[in-house]
Amino acid sequence: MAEGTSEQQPNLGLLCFFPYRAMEARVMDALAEAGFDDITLAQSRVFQRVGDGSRLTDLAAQARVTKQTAGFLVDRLEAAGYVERVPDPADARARLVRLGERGQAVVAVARTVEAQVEQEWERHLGRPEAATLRRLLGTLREVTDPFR
Amino acid sequence: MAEGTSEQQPNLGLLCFFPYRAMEARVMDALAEAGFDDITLAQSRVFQRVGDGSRLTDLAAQARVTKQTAGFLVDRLEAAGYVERVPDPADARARLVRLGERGQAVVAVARTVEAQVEQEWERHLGRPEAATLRRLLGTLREVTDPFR
DNA sequence: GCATGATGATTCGATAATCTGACCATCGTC
DNA sequence: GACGATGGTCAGATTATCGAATCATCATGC
Repeated sequence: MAEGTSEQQPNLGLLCFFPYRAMEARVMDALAEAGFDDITLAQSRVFQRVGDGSRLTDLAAQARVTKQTAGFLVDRLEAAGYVERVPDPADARARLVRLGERGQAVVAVARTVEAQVEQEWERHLGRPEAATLRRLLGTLREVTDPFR
Repeated sequence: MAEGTSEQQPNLGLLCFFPYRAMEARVMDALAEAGFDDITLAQSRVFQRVGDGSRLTDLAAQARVTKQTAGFLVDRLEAAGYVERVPDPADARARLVRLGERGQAVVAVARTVEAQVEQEWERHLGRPEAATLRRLLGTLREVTDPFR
């Protein structure tokens, strides 16, 4: 897992880290700028995966943390109004996590920045190359994302 | 930053998350398997960047944590024998972090698994496609990695 | 040479995040 | 209806993380 200074070519996994982390940082900066400065990085990693109605277990699995940790983070997100929990009509055990009012505003900001950063990357790579990258990452996802 | 369930195409940053995290998980599993079960994920993220002699500040910047946090993690790594700190001959303020004996064994294991996973990915993508992916990620790194 | 700001690192204290283990309620199945 | 599986929570301990302050050394300008 270590890369010596003499290492010329990092492994593909690490190579993926740079864009991932760069995007994340850009979004977090934009959120702080927009006044959403109470959301933490760990919280955002769960929040990012909240859909129309997500189960805690799924959020945990996708964010690669335990369900206890995910529960802890959702508690915070809920207290801050970013998400809300509603009972799952299909399963009395479960509660569905969905966006709260404040959360929708966050998504709007995030989407904007994401599109902006993608444009920057596209300019750097070239349009067809960017499309290729997206396609290849999509293919790679098939064997690296256990969840869908 | 959020991806609804209806979202078909995640942004490029998130798309990079899957391989990154998958590789990380595979390496961590292999390390635990090999008896290095006391190294934590956070520690590994700093350890991974230790070269022949790395400054704490650089490690912190690359791992995207504060220098205090990096210092804390290096303390643990050092106590476990994974790294050691030596004075920097060129700067009396600094100490260089380098691999300890145990750390070299870890690197050996990590490298092996990394190569193995990369082969798997290459099989899935196809050899020329994998090369393209590597090239594009390398290009993207130019604008997403502030450190080299 | 020597002030002065910058840099590398550490200490301190507070808070956030994370895991294990245990537990409870509900679901599905047989 | 019993029984293993699943979704969540609670409790506790440990780890990670940050901000603020401090200290020593470096580098620059004079």
